[in-house]
Parts: sequence; structure tokens; C-alpha cells
Amino acid sequence: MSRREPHVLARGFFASDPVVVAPLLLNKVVVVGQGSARRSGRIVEVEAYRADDPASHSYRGLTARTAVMFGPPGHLYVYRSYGLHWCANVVCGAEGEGAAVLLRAIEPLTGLPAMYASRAGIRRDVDLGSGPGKLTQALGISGADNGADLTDPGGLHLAADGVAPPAAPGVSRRIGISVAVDVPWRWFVADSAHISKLPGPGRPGQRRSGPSAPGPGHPLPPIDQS
DNA sequence: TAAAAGATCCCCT
DNA sequence: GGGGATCTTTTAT
Repeated sequence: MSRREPHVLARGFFASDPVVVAPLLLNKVVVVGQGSARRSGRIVEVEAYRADDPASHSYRGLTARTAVMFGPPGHLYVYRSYGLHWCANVVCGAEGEGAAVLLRAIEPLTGLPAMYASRAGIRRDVDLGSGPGKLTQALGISGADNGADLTDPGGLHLAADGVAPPAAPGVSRRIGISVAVDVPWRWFVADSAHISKLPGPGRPGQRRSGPSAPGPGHPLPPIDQS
């Protein structure tokens, strides 16, 4: 491990259950473009989705849209949300598994002028990437990036710059879904001002978790309502 | 062939 | 705090 010299995450990093990978992605860096066109942001909020999860796009099996999600880990799955926005996911687990982690918020690090240019009407840094649709717009990610290999340092990639994931990340239910709403598969940097929403107030959300979140072996906690 | 729902954001009241 | 914009994917006739 180097000091703070950013290093690109390797394929193996992504080859685990998304419930395990998701919290580890906190404080990692998303890098888009190179040289003066380079934009980057620190991941401060994520959500996990798996094939045995009714809220996941992969739940109904492989389709044209979700092909990337069922491909090898370490690639980017991009889809259009509500006909207007792009959402970016990191494919996890083994090839064919259909697992991914949704990037929900970033803290802008570099290339802020370009981000502001991409997000008309925005005036504050915290409004640049504090949401799934916002961060893709700020970073310039679109459907054209679907399938991108995140381990390729020459392209859109993920890097570690020496900042460790939070020892006690915030944990809560996922946002914006209508099924499997009880699974605590949303993680965020608790003291970040750049997350999309604070711990769900209406519902008894979840408090912070300890160092370890819901483990790997766990099939699926409370989804089974019956 | 048609229809509905959706991992959201922003503006208006 | 509430609703509209906007369009792709999937599922139902």
C-alpha cells in the first residue's frame, strides 16, 4: 500500500458479495477523464443490490438491460432512471451473479468547474453529487459508459487514495424502492455533508452499525416477511 | 401492441 | 411538502 498515491482498485476487490463490498467502497474515489478534463469524487453513500433481492434489476434474471450486471465484476452498470437521469452501479460478486452496488453520492474532489458546467443552476459543492442522478451528471457519466471496465486506469475507474472506509459507517434502509424496503443495505459516511439524505427519520431507520455490517454468509435478513 | 412502473431531481406552493 | 417531467424496460393482453 502506498501512502496517498492513488492506486486503481483491482478486479479482486469487487469479486465479493455486494453487501460486503458496498461499505468498503466508502471513501474510495471515482475518476473520470484524464489530464485537465479529469473529474473525481469521493464515494460517501452506496447501496447494495443482489439477484435474490426483489428490489434489484437482476431479480428477474438476465435481460438486455442488465447484461452488464451479470457480467464480470469490476465493470460499470449504467441505467436510465425515470427517463431523465443516469444511475451508476459497480458490478460485484462472481460473473453471472447479478450483483451490484449503486453509487448514491460523492464528495467532489477535482474538476469542480467541469462539474458545475454539467449541472446548470447549481451553486453549492454539496449539490453537485449528493444523489445517484446528480453524481453521474456531475462526473459526465451516461449510458455510453455502461460496461466500462473500472480497473482500467486509462478510463473511468475507481481508486484508493489512502483514506480508509469509515470504521463505523452510517447504515439504513435503501431509498426510493417499493419492495424489500427493510433490508439495511445502504451505507454512508456518517459525518459527510455530501450524502443524499440523512438516516431515514420517518422509519426507525437504523443506527450506526459497528465495524462489521450484515455479514457475507447471511442469505437475506428480513426480506422474508411471511 | 399496449400499458404501467420505475434504485430521481427540481421547481412550485 | 407535493407533484410533474420524461422514456426505457418489462410484463400483460
